[in-house]
Amino acid sequence: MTRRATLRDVAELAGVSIKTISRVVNGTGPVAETTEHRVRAAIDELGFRPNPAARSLRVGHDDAVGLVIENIADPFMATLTAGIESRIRAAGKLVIITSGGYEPENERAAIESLAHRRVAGMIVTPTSMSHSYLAQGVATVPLVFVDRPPIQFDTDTVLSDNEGGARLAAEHLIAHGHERIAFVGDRIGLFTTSLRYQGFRAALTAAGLPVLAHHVRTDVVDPDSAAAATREMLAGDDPPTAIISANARSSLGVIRGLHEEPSSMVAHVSFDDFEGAESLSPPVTVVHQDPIAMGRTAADLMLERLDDPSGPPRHIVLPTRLIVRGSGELPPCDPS
Amino acid sequence: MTRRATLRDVAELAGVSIKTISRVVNGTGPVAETTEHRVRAAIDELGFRPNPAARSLRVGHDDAVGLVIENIADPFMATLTAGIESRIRAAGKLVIITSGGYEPENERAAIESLAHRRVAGMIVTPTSMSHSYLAQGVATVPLVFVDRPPIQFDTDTVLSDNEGGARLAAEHLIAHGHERIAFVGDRIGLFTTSLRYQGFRAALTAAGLPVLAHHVRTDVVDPDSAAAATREMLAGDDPPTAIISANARSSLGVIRGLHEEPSSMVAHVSFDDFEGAESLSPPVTVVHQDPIAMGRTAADLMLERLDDPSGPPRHIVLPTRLIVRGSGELPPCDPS
DNA sequence: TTGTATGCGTTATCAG
DNA sequence: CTGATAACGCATACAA
Repeated sequence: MTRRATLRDVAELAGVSIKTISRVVNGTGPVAETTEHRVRAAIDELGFRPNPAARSLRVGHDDAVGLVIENIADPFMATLTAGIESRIRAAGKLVIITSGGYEPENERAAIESLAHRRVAGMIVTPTSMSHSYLAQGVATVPLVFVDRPPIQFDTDTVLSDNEGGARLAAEHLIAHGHERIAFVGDRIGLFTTSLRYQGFRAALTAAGLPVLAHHVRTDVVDPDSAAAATREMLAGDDPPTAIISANARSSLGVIRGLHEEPSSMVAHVSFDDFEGAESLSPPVTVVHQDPIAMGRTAADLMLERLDDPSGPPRHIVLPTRLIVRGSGELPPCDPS
Repeated sequence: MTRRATLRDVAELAGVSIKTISRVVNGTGPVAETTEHRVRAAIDELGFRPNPAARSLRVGHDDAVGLVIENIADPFMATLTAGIESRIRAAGKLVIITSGGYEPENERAAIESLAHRRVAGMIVTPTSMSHSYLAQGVATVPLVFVDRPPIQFDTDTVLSDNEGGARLAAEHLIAHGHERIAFVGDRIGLFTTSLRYQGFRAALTAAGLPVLAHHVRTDVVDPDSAAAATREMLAGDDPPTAIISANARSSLGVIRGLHEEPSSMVAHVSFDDFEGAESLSPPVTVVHQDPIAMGRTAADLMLERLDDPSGPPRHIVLPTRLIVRGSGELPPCDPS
C-alpha cells in the first residue's frame, strides 16, 4: 500500500474520465451498463475509496455525525452512546464525540468545534436549561436532542417517559401498601428530576396521599449526599416506609443509607437501572429506561433527517418499565 | 453567520496576503510584529477558523485522533474513553470513536475506516490476540495500545499492573488467614485474565499454598456464569474460604452467588472497581485500576508521538492499588 | 519579512 | 451517456 488510489487512478485504469467514476461511486447520473462494470472492477482492483476530506471540502460538509454529551463515563450516557454509534456506523458514517463536562461554556466550544468541522448533524444532550446559542445558529446542521427537551426552539427529540416511569414506581409502592413514600433526587432544576418528581407527585395525589415536604429531597448530587439524606429521613420523625430514588447515582447512596440501618426494612425503587442492581440484597426493583433504544432512535432520527431535512420536528418518548427484583415489594414496616 | 470566513477574507481585511495569515495561524515562518497584530485582529473580527477538511486534504492527514474500542458501554472502557477524550480535547483535537464490537472483522473495518480518514493517530484496544493486519500497514499512523499488549510488533503501550494487582489481592487474603482461595475469571485466553491468574498463582505459591484445580474457573463470560461457578464451588467438597474475581462483570456474579448462600461468610476481592461496590453489604474490597489515568496516559503518549514520531516505543505499566472495604477482610470461616 | 502560484481529490457545470 | 475543467480552502515551493 504505497499510495492511496484516487479517482484519477481509477479513471486511468478503467479508461474513462474521473467524472464517470464519480458518477458510479455516488450513483449520480446515468452510466452505461458495461462502463459501470469496468469501473467497478477498477475500483475493486485498486481498493479505491473516496477521500472524505476532499469530498467534505467540495460539498461543504462532512458525513460524520457529532455527538455532544456531558460525560462519557456516566454509564447511562455510555450506553446511549453505544446505541448511537452502532446505528451510525451501520449507515457507513462515523461518530465524533465531544464532552462538555457539565460546563455550558465547554459545551458551546464543543459544538462550535463540531460545527467547524462541518459534521452532517449533531446529536446533543444539552447541559444547561438555556442553550440559546443553539438557537443562534451555532449549529447550522440538523440537531437531535436526547434525554433533554428542546427549550428555546423546536427540533427532533428523543426522551424516555420520565413522568410515567416515576408514576409507575410510586403506584407500585402504593399497591404494596405504602403510604409514606419519600423522593430522593438530583436538583429539581434538571429536566429529568423535575418530570420524575411530577410523576411521583401525581401518583400520590391520585391515591389520596399527601406529599410531605420532609419526604422530598431534590438537592442530592452524588451518592454521599443521597446516603446522608436517607439517614436523616430515617432518623427523623415520621420516617418513610418506602423511598424512590430518581436516578442511578442517588440510588447507590440511598442503598448505602439503607444498609447502614438494616433493622428498618424500607422499600426502595430506583429510577434507572444500574449494574449490580440484581446482585444486591435485596435486589433492587427499578424503573428501567432503555438507553440503547434511545441511542438507536436518536441515530435513526438523525439519519432520516439527513436524508430529508424537511418535515416537522418529531418528538419521541420511549416507554419505561418496572423490573421487579425485591426491594420494591417489601411491605410497609413501621419502625415506631 | 452567512458564510464561513476563509483565509482570503482575513487576508483582504488585514490587507496582507493569505500566506501571511497562514503563517500567523500556524506559527510557521517569521511575521512582523505589527502585521501579526493586524492579522489577529482580523481573525477575531471575522471569527476565522481554518477549515479542517482543506487542511487535511492539503497536508495529507487529519488532526483528529481515532479511538478503537470493543464496546463503549463497558464501564471500564467508558471511563478510559473519558480520560482519553479530555486530554485530546485539551490539545485542541477531536476524538473519533469506533467500536469493533468484539468482532475482529469489525475491528479491522473500523481501523480501515479511520485510516481512510487519515486520522493523525489511533488509540486501540485490540480485540483479538492476532492483530496481524495492524502490522501489515492497515494503519500507517502512530498507534498506541491500551489495556492490551502489542503482539506481533512493537508500539507504544499503556497497561495496568494486572499481575501485581492480582498478587496484591491474593496476598491480602492470605494475610487474613485464608488458605483455600478461589479464582473466578473470564477466558484464560484473554490477556488480562492470563496475567491476573499468574499473579494469583504466584502469591499462593510464594506462601506455600497449593493452587487447586477445582478452585480455579476461567470460563466465566458473564455474571450468570460467574454466579453459577460460585454456587458450584461453595456446594462442592472442600469449598474455598475466599474468592478472587478477575473482572467487574465476574464480580457481580460472584456477589450474587455469595448472597444466595448468606450463611457462609466467604471473603471476596474483586479485580477492578465498580459502581456500587461500596453500597453492597459487605462493601466489596477491590483492586482498583485507574482507567482515567490509563486514558490520559495513552493520550499523552499519542500527543507526544505526533509531536515527534521518532524514538523507541514506550511501555507504561500503571500501578493498581487495593481498596479495603470489608468483603476482603472477612476471616476464614470453615463451613464444614 | 512578505507575496504568487500550484495542487491536494472531489463534485458540479456545461458542453459534446 | 460521457468528458474537460473550474472550484472548494489551505499549505508550500519559490520568488521577490
